[in-house]
Amino acid sequence: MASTIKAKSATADDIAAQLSDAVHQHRLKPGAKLREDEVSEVFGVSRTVVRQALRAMAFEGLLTIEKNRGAFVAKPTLREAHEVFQARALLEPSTAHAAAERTTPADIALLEQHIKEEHEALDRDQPGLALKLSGDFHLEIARIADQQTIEQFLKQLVSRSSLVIALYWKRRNALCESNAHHALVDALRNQDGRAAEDLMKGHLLDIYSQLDLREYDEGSTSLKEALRK
Amino acid sequence: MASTIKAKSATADDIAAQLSDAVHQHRLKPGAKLREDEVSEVFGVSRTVVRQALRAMAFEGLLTIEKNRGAFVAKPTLREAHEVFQARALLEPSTAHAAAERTTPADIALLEQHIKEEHEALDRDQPGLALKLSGDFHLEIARIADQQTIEQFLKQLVSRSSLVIALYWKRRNALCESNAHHALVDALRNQDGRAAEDLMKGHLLDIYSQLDLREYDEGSTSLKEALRK
DNA sequence: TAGGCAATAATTGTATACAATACTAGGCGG
DNA sequence: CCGCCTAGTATTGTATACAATTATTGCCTA
Repeated sequence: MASTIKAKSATADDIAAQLSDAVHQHRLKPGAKLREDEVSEVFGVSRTVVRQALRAMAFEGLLTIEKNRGAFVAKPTLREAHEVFQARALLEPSTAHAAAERTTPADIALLEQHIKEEHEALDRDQPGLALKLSGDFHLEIARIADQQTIEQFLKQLVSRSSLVIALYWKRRNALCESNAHHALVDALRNQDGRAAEDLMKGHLLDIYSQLDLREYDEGSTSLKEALRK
Repeated sequence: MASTIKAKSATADDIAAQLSDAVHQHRLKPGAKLREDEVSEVFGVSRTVVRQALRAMAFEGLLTIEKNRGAFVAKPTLREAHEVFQARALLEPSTAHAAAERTTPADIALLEQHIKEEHEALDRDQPGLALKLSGDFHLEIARIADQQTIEQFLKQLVSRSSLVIALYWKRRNALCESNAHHALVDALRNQDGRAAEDLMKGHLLDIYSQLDLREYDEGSTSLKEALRK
């Protein structure tokens, strides 16, 4: 985890993964432009590969590509924000239910490790990292449920949620959701599908209810700076 | 609708749309290879643009791209087949419910036109076209519900459903679902959300229950032939 | 004859060169 | 002083050339 940039020939997936991480952790903020030249220089590959990565990210909703203008970190509208959480509300509760019925002790250990890292990130004053880990927690549940298709959709939704939070979160500092995650792990450990489903529903409503109309304060972000983990 | 191929400079989206159509209508069958050279020749553009189109389709699950080997029409496993319909079961009923509460007379007219065209396609012995129209019907309901995010997911799921049907459908000829679509339109016309939700649930279960384990009979498909509408 | 190896052909992956478009700055006229 | 137009610059879009990989064919040997 030392160097962000691989010595030679990063693949399109690598680039997309690292850029996605930067977006998830809010090192690249909504509206930030990603110039192909700049990215290709940073990763030491040609624009051809960079364009593949950028298009893949655009497909996931992380970027918006405007013809002849370039790729920008997406700025979900308020409408999209609502839609994202409505979709999550449809998918995640029943997925949590299914997960509860398949959870193994190894899964529990993994989830608890996840929560622990999340807390450590908060303690170290890395809210971006904590947010990313929080999102991964939700993906992990889909993985436990053994639903690859839904997990794939959820990956997109969690990504967009990160953008939504960057734009519309009321209180920047307080991530009061760790308790919800703990409770979920308990339900999974007890293989209590009904409880997991309800907890997830409530958890999503919690987050959703904390969204706000406040307008985003534009600020330029340096790409190289953002990639410097 | 005369010529499939635009005279000059088809865009990547055009190519993806036409190829997707061919897949939806089973003119390109699961497993068929799409060589970049061939596609670029057919559409009169360079491989650069073709690759964009192919990658976009791969992202939707219509194609599988194997490194250094090429792009093939996807062959969903039985597991994926189940997952696709499980995901649809989560998304579509509540979407139909929402749609019922927003349906306008214009929407009803559009849906009825849709069903009519589907019947005509069947009468003209174009089951592929009928299947595509049937899929579009479901997407139209998501559009009426005014849920763009879910509509986007559903687009992928309907696409994959087409592949699943190509591989795992029990009886090739019988598309006995037109009644279900009629009933859905009735529920929408009456703005009866509950009925629409239940009908959609039953409709999806109907389709799902007709899936089969039968293995697919490999057959080569000419690209140029398939694109000849 | 069957199996494996080698050379060749075919195809995809990547980089680069060029074209088209959008942005920026400076000058000109009002 | 402001606005518009124009020329130049910067950036993205597309095509092409080359490299790397895979598939195929024919030959040789057991």
